[in-house]
Amino acid sequence: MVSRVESAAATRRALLGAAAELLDEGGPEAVTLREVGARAGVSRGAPYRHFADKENLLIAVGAQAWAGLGERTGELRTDAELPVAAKLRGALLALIEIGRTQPHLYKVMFSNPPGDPAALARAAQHSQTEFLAIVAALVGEEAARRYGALLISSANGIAGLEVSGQLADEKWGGVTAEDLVDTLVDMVARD
Amino acid sequence: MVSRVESAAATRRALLGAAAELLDEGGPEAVTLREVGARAGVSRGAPYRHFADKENLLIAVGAQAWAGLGERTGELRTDAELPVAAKLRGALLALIEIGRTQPHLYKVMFSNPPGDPAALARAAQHSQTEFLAIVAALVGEEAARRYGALLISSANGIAGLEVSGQLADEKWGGVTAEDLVDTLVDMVARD
DNA sequence: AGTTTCAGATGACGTTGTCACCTGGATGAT
DNA sequence: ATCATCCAGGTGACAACGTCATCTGAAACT
Repeated sequence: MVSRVESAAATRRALLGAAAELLDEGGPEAVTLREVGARAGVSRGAPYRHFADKENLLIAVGAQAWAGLGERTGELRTDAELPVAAKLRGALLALIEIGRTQPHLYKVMFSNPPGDPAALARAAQHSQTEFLAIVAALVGEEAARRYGALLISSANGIAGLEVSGQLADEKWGGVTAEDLVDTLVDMVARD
Repeated sequence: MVSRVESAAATRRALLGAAAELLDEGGPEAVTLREVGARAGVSRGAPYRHFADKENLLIAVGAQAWAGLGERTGELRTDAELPVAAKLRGALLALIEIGRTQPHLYKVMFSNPPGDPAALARAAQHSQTEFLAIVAALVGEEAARRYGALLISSANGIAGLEVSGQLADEKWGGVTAEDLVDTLVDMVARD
């Protein structure tokens, strides 16, 4: 019934889930391999059968999040009912939503771990390609090449400011992340 | 010759410098209180006379960086020789430059430590007020309120993408941080 | 001169990441 | 069916780390 590879894969999933949970609750510091093992119902050394070390475990969590975001962005792109500008808005807000609801996960997604600095950039590949396709559908291939990086950067920055709580400052006059995204979409769509 | 408060202040500076150095070399993980003490010529427990814990030591390093950036931004703002658009460009690039040359420090500047999540937002206050003044000089008070947060966010995002090495991807067509800043300044100045 | 204050040193403790080694059951070959 | 192999998992151990309690000595104050 439960072959060896199946149970191993299940453990791996449980470890990933436990790590994601702990990351959410208390940040990377709270992700101890002992507690990850405990929550997955295995011992403290077991994670090493599935991940090289703690760093790679967190990378896997981040990669999983990027995969999910890529899927969501792809759904937006292929949604026939949605105006293109709304797709762009939705894609930007999807990223920001992660920053808002899961700040620790968000930071992991944009971290560059010492052992493999480009690991998460690779995991982000698919998601960002989908995003670029949406931008291209709105402003054309040419302009997309100019604005794509800027849009991703800006969305990243908006989320980053919100994650670090700096958007709430009255200095900005009570502006919300949604406002900034709308301004951004307008600026680009106007071209 | 050396009063007690003087030598204490000197030790504090030495600790801060050592911490900044270690942060630069190997990220927050590499900043061990033992090594900080050693490089400052004191023992492993001495830092606790000047900082409540490791978290507060890193906060102090980040706050110092924000203060430096605030000073640079203020110099730009009051430079009579410089066109306003160039001031804005310079201010944005100053932030990005930190991300490029000192990625670990950059991340600390935008982190929100569990113990005092708003600590670095407070430290950023002065720098961002100076920045906002430059934006206001370019597009007026009214528009500055609309674009200020967006510009900071975007600069932050550009730096963030570069820090995580994601800007180098050929997907973006070899765009540089400077290109993105120029596009941004043009978009805003056009209004 | 005596008292207080405080930077710094040191010993100790619990926690953590990690490794070496061991175990037992599933898998595959004969 | 028997046996050797593989490998997920468990356990003991170790070094490094953050942190605290305690001690020391010299400067500062009365």
